[in-house]
Amino acid sequence: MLIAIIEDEEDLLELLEFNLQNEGYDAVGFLNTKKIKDFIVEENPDLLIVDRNLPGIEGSKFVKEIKNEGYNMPVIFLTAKNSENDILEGFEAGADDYITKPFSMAELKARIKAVLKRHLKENESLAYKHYKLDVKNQTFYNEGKSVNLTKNETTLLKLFFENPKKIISREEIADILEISEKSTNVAVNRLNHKINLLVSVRGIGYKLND
Amino acid sequence: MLIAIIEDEEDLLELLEFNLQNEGYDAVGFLNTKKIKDFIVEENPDLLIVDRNLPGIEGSKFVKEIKNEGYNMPVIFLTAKNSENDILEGFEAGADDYITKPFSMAELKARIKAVLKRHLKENESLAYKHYKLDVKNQTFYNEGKSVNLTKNETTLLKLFFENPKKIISREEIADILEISEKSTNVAVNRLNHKINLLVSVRGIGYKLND
DNA sequence: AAAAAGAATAACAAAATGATAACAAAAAAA
DNA sequence: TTTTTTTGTTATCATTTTGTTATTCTTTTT
Repeated sequence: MLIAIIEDEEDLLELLEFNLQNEGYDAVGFLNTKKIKDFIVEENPDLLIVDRNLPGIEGSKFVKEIKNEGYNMPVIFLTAKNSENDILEGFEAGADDYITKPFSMAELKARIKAVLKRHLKENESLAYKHYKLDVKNQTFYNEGKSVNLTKNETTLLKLFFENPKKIISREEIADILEISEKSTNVAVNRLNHKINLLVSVRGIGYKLND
Repeated sequence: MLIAIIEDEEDLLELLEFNLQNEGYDAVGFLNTKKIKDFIVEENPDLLIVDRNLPGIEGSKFVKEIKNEGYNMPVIFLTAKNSENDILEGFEAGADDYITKPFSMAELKARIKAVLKRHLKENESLAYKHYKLDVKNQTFYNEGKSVNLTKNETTLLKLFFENPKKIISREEIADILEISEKSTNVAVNRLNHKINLLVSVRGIGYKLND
């Protein structure tokens, strides 16, 4: 697990690096945003810990930039700011969590673990009931039996596995797969032909059955 | 916005109630879980703030219970516990956020706002007595049991849920559904066939019964 | 009690929505 | 490249929903 930290207080930065490395993470610290961008591009870290008020640029602005470039690793903001607006802004910039100074190392570690776990669940192997979906390998498992899926089928099924119970609208599906709304039933149909798991909800969209 | 709080420290509970009411929320506090269940069933609050270590029952267990009964309001855990495992457990129980004591009111308010905003976007849910109507999913809930509704049925029921007590005239119904006034009783009838909730008021229209 | 008015129900056709098939273009594999 | 697979769209077919009208039932009025 690779964690990149941006924090302009040198003492705190070192403390963070030390603690997270002790915890078994690869933690790399940066005092400003100049070099971290290259680092992100090259190493694609699993998590960013970002100070909100950095010299030069707002932490939230920096995160927005990164996210806009297609990176979707989770972000934890770390900051002295704790006014309502600041925290809201943080969440809106795409923060997955937000910790206000002063904080305990135990809390930070816990939140890191929670955020990573949540994120991992969403992006690696997903499970629903006794079914499993290996996103990376585009493979669906049903009690040992495996079914190979195509790229689109995987993206689609992932959407449902991430939101079990929830009914996914045609619009949402069209959006995710970048197809017209009229084509969504075809996409669902093809997936259902391989694994019979999606059920249509008339007038709305589809959901996982059972 | 109705917020229910469970917290066994009386001083803190009062402080929370006071602050959130000042913020414009309807905040109702409870010292234990005995009465809050009834409150949730009857009032269907928009948010729960739950202390993790309550007398008698674990906060996370309580939340799991509630969620299993079909309630899906967001939950913020509020607790002195901040060890890694405790926080993880909290998130797993279905917490949308987790705040460790001591915390500032500003931070709590900000997190409430963020959680509510996120959730509002996702679900528009109306309630009347112990009935619930999930507009987006066109689903009606009666004590856990769910009934799927059609588009028109949802639009119609929504009209009544938004104006409980009020008698809705045939004209109004005809207008909303864009049908002739003579067809309104058919529309109502079809809905009543699924959920027996509307009662005719001779010469005027319909209202919710009880 | 009979007549009239209002509302519930049934029946039917039209409209809306969804499933499936067929085909061509794009992407991936050989 | 050529061949195969995947993917998006459109066309066709099946199902559900919906609006209307006709008929039956209930309530009110005379």
